[in-house]
Amino acid sequence: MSIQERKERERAQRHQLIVATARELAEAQGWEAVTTRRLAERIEYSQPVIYGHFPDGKRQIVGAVALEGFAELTAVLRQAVADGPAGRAAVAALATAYLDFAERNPALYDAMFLLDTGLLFADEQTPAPLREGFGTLVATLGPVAGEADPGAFVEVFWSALHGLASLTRSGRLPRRLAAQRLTVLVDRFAG
Amino acid sequence: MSIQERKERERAQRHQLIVATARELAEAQGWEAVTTRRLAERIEYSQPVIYGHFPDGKRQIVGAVALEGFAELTAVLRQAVADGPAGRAAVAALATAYLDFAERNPALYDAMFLLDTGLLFADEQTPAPLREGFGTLVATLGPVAGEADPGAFVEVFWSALHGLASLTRSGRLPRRLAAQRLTVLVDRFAG
DNA sequence: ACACGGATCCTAGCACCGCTAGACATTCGA
DNA sequence: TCGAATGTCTAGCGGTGCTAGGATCCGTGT
Repeated sequence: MSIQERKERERAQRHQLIVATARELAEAQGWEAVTTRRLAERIEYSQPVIYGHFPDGKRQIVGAVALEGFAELTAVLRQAVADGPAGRAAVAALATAYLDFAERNPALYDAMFLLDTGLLFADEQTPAPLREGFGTLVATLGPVAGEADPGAFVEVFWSALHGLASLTRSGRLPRRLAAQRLTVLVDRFAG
Repeated sequence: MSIQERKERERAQRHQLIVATARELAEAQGWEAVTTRRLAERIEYSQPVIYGHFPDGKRQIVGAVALEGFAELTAVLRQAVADGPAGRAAVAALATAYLDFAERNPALYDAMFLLDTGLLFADEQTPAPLREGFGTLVATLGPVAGEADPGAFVEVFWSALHGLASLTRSGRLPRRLAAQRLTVLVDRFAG
């Protein structure tokens, strides 16, 4: 029994090691630098070991990193509205927290919202960390939505945030005017 | 002289053939299927010929396709506001046209706004087709912006559209509620 | 008409990618 | 102690972007 347990523990550790290594590598050199070969070298195992943990390969690894990201983003958003702001203040707090998160964890953000992970959104099988993040937004922004359907309202707000984050990150929006854009965004969604 | 000209004409034709083939291939099988080998086979030349036209490789080809896209999107947007709608009608017309364009030309849209093309936005050297598209938005939406800076207003509006388009396309937003989201968006930016 | 020279194009190959079959070792249970 | 099962590695497949260097064609000047 105990031997079995030890093995499972070791296996879980290695699993986590792969995810952490992939994340570090992605954050340091971008996702295109995260190859199974490099990953294998870093964790000091051969390539097939990685496929023992992630049969679907790279895509699944990205998904595992993304899942960590959703948990962290949810925590960040909750923290941002922990003291219960309402109306305009709530919108501003969430927007700032979201964009800060994207700016500070670019590779993580890409895994969550840009890359193909096979993760399902707004579905029966959507993982819990993902649900909770969206739930936090809905709970906080519901009162701001007015007559609009809270779900649709939050989706549009999130889309705007994602648009700002991703276009800024890819150099398509100049960072220079980020503050003005934030003001416009908050005005639009808090009004 | 004439021989020189004929050669240049042929070269230009082949250049365009590469771009068109890349676009077709991307639209049919996605950008990951656009490889220099497949491209070479389709145009019935060897790989190095492609590099003769696009020294920077795939990235530059994607950029050329994207440029076509900006011209087409600009035309679509102008068409959408050709009869001079104002206020809410203008916002709705632009949003609908933009999202339709993204939905109908997914690979093209990716080239323009998702993939790495090396194209510069909001810069001295930004290509004309790109400027004009943004210009159309600014010209139409300026009056709607109210007190806000028209540039920032348009950037946020565009971000929201891009967020909706890209999250929908990657399966992160359910298509089911697209109409509701459009309503919310227009309400927010036309109010 | 012909040989030359430069432009043009292709063959072949590099290093790397994701992924996997099959050999090998190691460890467990009988 | 021995067979089986588990675990890991080596080696390799077909693919990628990209390029060096040789062959070939074609316009040009004699």
